[in-house]
Amino acid sequence: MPDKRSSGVSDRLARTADDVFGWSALRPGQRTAMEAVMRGRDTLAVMPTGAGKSAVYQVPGLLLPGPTVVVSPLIALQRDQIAGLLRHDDAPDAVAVNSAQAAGEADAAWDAVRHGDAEFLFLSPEQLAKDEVVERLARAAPSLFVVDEAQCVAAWGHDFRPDYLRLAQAAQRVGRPTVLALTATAAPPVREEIVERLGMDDPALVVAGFDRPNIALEVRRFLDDADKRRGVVERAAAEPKPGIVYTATRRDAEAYADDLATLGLSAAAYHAGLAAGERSRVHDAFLAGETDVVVATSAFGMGIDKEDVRFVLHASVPGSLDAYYQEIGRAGRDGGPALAVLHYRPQDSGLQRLFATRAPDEETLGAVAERIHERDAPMEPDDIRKETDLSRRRVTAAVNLLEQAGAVHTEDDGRVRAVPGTTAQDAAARAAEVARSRTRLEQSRLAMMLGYAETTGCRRRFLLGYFGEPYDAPCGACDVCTSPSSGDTVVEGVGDTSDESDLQAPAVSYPTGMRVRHTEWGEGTVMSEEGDRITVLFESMGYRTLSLPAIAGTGLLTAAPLSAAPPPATS
DNA sequence: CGTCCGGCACATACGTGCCGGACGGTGCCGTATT
Repeated sequence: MPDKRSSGVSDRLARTADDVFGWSALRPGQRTAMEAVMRGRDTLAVMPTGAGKSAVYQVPGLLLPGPTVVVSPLIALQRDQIAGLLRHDDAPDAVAVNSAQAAGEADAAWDAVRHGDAEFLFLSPEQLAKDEVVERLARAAPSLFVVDEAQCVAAWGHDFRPDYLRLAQAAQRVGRPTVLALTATAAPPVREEIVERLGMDDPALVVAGFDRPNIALEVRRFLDDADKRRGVVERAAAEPKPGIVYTATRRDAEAYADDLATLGLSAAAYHAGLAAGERSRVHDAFLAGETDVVVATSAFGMGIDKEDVRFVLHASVPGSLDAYYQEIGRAGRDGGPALAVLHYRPQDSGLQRLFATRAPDEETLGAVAERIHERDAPMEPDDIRKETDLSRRRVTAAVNLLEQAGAVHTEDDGRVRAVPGTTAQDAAARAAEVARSRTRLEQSRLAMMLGYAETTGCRRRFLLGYFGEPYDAPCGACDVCTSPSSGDTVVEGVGDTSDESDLQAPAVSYPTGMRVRHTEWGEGTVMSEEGDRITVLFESMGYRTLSLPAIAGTGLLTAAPLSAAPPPATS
């Protein structure tokens, strides 16, 4: 029940949004999230792009007393956000601190923050790994700690950019302001991981609907590589433009772009191996409507602010449905008809399987643990790097795993010490087990991606089920629902898709969201149901699909008491 | 895990095929060199 004070807050938010930014109305999700932040409550907002995610921190940031720090993964994204803020004459100044700045620029930015001239400070997670940055920020006493594109915590924190896993510590060190995490795409386990890794305290969860009904979904299955390539090129040529084609490798991005250009299309490749100038040229030409098709690796994505993308084709499977949904979500933001086609070849998942399987080896973990354990006093991460001759990234990744295994602890000043009673050898073994558990989860996420590609049911239902949103098929806008032989798809070659069970559905049902316990795999949550199969996310095993007739009457799967989902086992 | 590419054998076609090793994605940052 709204009391006087909260409606007062609501009025102030609405007035500020209108006066400063010219937004005459706030959407329900925006307002709910802003009000939670104003009350000082940690908040996770999962809202599709275009739903005004940035406003959720911009308006409260203005009303709360101290500066707002915004953690953002790309410097280019930080620039876009700052430019967006500066477009509003009445909005306060916004600055960034990063390695791309000229000498003196960072000092000017810090001065602006210290004197209250700049309300918003944009930083990468790597900046927050530096003592100097943390100390300066602590002195500025920020009131709000925003993590934008928060899916990066789960997607990148474990290997690629391990400083993402150290943000909770950074927030603590700067005075533990209210933490606000923002993302467009996050399945329930990803949400849980964001909350846990960012150390969020009893967070408010604001989730806007995931469905994008104007995006038609389609999967085309291939066995032969040449057939698939022809299919991708022909489709990209035939569909209304503009569009994006995603490939798994840089080489493929170049190859498909060449093929399309040969057909006379205006197409360009985009990947991280290109020179910076070429990258921004391709990006700008696409936004300006001068390039019809960009063929890209996953490097092309965040920060693409284009409404009228008509198709997103995938020439290979991505590693997870999270990544897939993020990428196809770039189509049809204007609400007009849009198309997402996955060109699926089972062999292509090999590369993703490789990506999912790589983790720090026990030797590396052992070397780092030994350095930490042989000392009595806490140790600077930089000294570990020097003594082990490992890169900063690998040291951070190893420390993260050792910390998750409960064998080392990071002090408030950023130094690392051994947890009493643990040995280096034991620590390495336990950290390796944490890494293996992580690998199992990654592999099960890939399995869900392949499940989408192979499903004989409504694809939208499968996709939304993965994101925890029940949906009544048929959707009428996926290849399964619109196929004349709907529900009776014949798949050539590989895979056992025959369903010989004529048995009636078993008496026990497992609705989406139900907590269950498996005798072998422990507790989990039912993520989706499809025909006589259900998919369960087990805390220790990741996603598993179970056949209801097979488990009926066995007692393998039982209802589990509702409880706060525990963090992944670390012992 | 799957694909590509160079090297080599075989063999006499200037080509084919097999084998083994390398490689595959995402961005910060800081340091060395022009």
